[in-house]
Amino acid sequence: MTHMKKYPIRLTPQRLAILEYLEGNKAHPSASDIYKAVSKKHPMMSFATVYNTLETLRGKKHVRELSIDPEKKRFDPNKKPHHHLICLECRAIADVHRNFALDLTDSERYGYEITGTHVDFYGVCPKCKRGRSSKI
Amino acid sequence: MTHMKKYPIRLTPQRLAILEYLEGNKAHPSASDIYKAVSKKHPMMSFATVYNTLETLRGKKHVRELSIDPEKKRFDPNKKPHHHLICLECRAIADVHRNFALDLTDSERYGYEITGTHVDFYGVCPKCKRGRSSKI
DNA sequence: CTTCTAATTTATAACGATTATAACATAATA
DNA sequence: TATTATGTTATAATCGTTATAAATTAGAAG
Repeated sequence: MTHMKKYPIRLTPQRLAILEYLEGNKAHPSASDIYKAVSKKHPMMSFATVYNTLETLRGKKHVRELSIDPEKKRFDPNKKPHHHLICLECRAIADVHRNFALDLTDSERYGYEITGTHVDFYGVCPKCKRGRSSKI
Repeated sequence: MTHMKKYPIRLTPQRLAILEYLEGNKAHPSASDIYKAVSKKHPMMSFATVYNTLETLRGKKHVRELSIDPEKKRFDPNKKPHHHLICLECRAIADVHRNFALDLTDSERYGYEITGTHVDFYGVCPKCKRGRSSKI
C-alpha cells in the first residue's frame, strides 16, 4: 500500500490482512465484503476490527470512503484522483481516471468554499447488459 | 408538485401533507426530517407511511433519492436536472443548475452503457465557515 | 529480555435507518 | 351497498454501523 511509510499506522496481523486484501482491489468493497474475505484466513477477526481499521486507514488517507451505494459505505484503496462509473443494477463500480476541469462561477458557488469534485457516471455494466438480453 | 397530473398517484391526506412539505423544498430532507415536519400537523402519521410514500414518489419520478449523505438517504423534489454542492461539515446540500458536457471515450466507458451523470462539489458552506472563524 | 503503557482486538450491546408484516381503514369500482 | 384494491398504522425485524468494556498485544523504556 502506497504512502504507508509516509502516513504509518501500527501494523498488526489483522491490519496487514486487511491491507493485503485492499491492495490493488478495484471492486470497491464494503466493510462486510472485507470481513468475509479476510476472515477466511483470520477466523478470529472481529467485525469491529474491520470498522476500526477502515476508520484508521481513512484518517491516514489510505482509503477513500464512498457514499455511492445507498445501502452501505464502500471503500476505495485507489489514491489517484479519479471518478466512478456505477452499474445501477448490480452496483458494480469502475474507476474513471480522467481529470474534468469543473469550475463553478461565484454565483453558482453560493458562498461555499469548494475543496473537491467528484463525477458519478450511472449506467449498466457489461455483465448486467448480457444478463438482460438473455432474458428475451 | 409538477408532473403530478402526468404521473398521478392516489392522493390521501398523508400524501398531500408530504407533497406539500416537499414542494419547493431545497433542503434535501431525509425520511426522518420529513416525518418530523409532517407529523406536527398530522400526529397520527406513521413513519412507514413516509417511507411508503417516498418509494411511490420515487417510482413516479416525483423525487430523486440521493446517496450523497453516507448516514442516510436524502430526497430531492427538484426535477430539473442538476448537480450538488455538499458541505462536508454539516452535510448541507445546495443545487447547481448547470449542464456539464461530460463524455467518456469508449475505452473509458469499459463496456458500460451510460445513462446519466452527476457531479458532486464538496466543500464548506458559508454557515460552517462562519462558525470556524469565530472559534479562533 | 522483562516491564510498562498505550494502542488494538475482541465480543457484544446499542443504535439509527430502513424494510417487512399483518391488521385495520379508506378509496375506487361494480 | 358490496367488493376489491390500495393505503395506513403499529410494530417487529433486519441491516449497517458505532459504542463499550474487558482481554490482548505491540512498542518503548529500562
